[in-house]
Amino acid sequence: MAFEENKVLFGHDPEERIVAAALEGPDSVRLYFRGKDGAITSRTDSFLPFLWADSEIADEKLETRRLSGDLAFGFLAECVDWNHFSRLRTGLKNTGIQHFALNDPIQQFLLQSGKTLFKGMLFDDLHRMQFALDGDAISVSDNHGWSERVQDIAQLGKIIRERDPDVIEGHELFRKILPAISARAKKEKVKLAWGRNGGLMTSRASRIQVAEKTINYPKFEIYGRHLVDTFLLAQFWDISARELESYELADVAQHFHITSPDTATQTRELAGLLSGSYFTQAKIFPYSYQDAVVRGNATKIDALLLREYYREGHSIPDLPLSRPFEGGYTDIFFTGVAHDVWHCDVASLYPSVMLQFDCFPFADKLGIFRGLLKDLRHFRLEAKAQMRAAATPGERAGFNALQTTFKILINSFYGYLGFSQAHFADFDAASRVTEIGRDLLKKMVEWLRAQQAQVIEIDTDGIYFVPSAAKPVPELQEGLKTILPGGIDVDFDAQYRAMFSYKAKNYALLTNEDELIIKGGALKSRGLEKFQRVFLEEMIKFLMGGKFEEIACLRVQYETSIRNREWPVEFFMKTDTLQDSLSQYAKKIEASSRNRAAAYELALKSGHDYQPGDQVSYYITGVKKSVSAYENSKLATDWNQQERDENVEYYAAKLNDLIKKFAEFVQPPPPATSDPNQFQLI
DNA sequence: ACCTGTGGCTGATCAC
DNA sequence: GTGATCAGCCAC
Repeated sequence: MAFEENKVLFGHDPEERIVAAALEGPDSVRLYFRGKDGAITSRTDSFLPFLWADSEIADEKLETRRLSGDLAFGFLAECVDWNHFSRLRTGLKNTGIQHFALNDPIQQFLLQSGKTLFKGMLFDDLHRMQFALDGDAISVSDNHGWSERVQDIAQLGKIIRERDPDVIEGHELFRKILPAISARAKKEKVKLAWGRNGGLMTSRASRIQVAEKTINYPKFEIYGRHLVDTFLLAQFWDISARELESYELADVAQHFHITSPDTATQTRELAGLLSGSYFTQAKIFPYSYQDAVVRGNATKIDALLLREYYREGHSIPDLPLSRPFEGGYTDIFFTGVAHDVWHCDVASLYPSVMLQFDCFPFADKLGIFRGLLKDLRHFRLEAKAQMRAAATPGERAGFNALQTTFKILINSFYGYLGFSQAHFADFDAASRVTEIGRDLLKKMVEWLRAQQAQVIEIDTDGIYFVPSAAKPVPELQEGLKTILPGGIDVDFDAQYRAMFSYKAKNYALLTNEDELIIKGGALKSRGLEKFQRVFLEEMIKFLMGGKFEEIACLRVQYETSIRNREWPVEFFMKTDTLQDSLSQYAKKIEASSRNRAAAYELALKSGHDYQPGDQVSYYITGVKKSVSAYENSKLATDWNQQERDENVEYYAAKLNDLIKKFAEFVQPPPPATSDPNQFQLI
């Protein structure tokens, strides 16, 4: 594949078909290869751990090199082995010498050697095995169509040794499956010697960032293999999609139309759908496949820059001082229902601004950031073209994974500039990017208004507006080109029958195919009870259609259902995700640094072992309209259909509050104007 | 041990 | 009651 020839992106060592790298001795790494015939071979490479320092280090065994350029870390110290490296790091603590080192030996080895995993391989070349808990047994399958139900933990070890998977997948692999298996192994006194070197599976506390959530989990590792949790993959996928009701296997499988009855095979199909981009990322970044999944994008971009600076023998900067900076421009000019609404947006605004206006890291003396961003944009277009031209579904999937990966990377470059843990972060550059972005959007809004278009709302890179009859969209398209700088392209990408504009970042769109798209926390948040979400959806449809009297009927219907206790608990329960651990929560309450919350109080009371990231569904009890939720709630799992105790006054009041919020939009339209040219939104 | 950014809305709680 | 604060979720 031609893309892999880009050394900055894929690393300068083209060695193919590496499926795993693992620390073998203190100064060696074992590489495992999966040959084209499917057989596993291996080899030992020498490995000399290293760190960057800001001055010369006096150490007899150390090879220290002066690096070029005048950035903060101008010395590279090469140790004789990992023990030496560890001693050196500890020893440096009480000296005045500042240093920076990568904690993981495999990342060091890959960065140093320019090797990456999986080059020259297709996703299907990997041998992937799946685990699922199934009562007392463990359901196991692999991507060669094999499956078995295993009762005995020792038998599991035998299967792993015989079938020798590169990857083990599972849904809640880290937090549920492997802890359960470990506990049983301990009880049955079976050693989990699942490593390719016969080593034991290890685990240590770790955490992972999923958008605004931080999930604590035990990070398990197996020598020479990779562990992939589809529970995490589902959450990563949902950061941008926001379509999943819950992250449980059954729900996620249903969403992706996975029909297989067996949970191990469901996991296999799910992993197949969600891990393609990470497989591709493992060819690019100096990380194991397992780590390519769990590490963040900005961190991975940092690794690319460091790899190149290492290779060029150039000094690297210290982490910059972080500071806040302004973001995108958001505004709303009209609320209510509008018809014939258009949307236009600047094609990949921030990457375009960075390239067009030279917003690059000050410290990046080698211009790696700029080169990567430029190449990635070009590559993405290529990959999309090749995807369209692909002859087989397998090829198409490969190019799709590639172009998706490029897109994810491109979109992370701006975030990198404002990431305080990135060596080449540059807050002034990040601030310039958003400022130019805001100015461009303001200019577009002004110009559209000058063409008598009615601008409804804008957010960062896109504008919703209603064109005037005098200046139809093709003319706007042409005109905008003349006022915008080169390299800044605007797509008029969609037209809608109607739009209900509510508040900034909160609106609904009716497509020409009569599909309703709802955006924004106020209108569709998971924090809303289902009956509120459904009511809102129905109400918005009536609002858009001007059927105001129907809304009153809807209200009566809903209130009747509440008072007659007709709904199942799922309709009015609330689901919260625990962010803190229960002990952290208790500590914060003790210190009065946060308020009590029903989800945590119920989790505590249940006595179950709730973890951050776990979801808690509950409903409100009691008889009075105003009750504190944390003192008047029950877990949905404790719901008793025969002895219903939901607080009907509370839910009826919620419904009425909802109606009040939208009352101003529920009214007959004003009389039509006599001037046919005058624009009319409502 | 881990971490891409800012802007905006809402509900729950709590101090006043 | 009211306003401030926090937590959670969402848009881009």
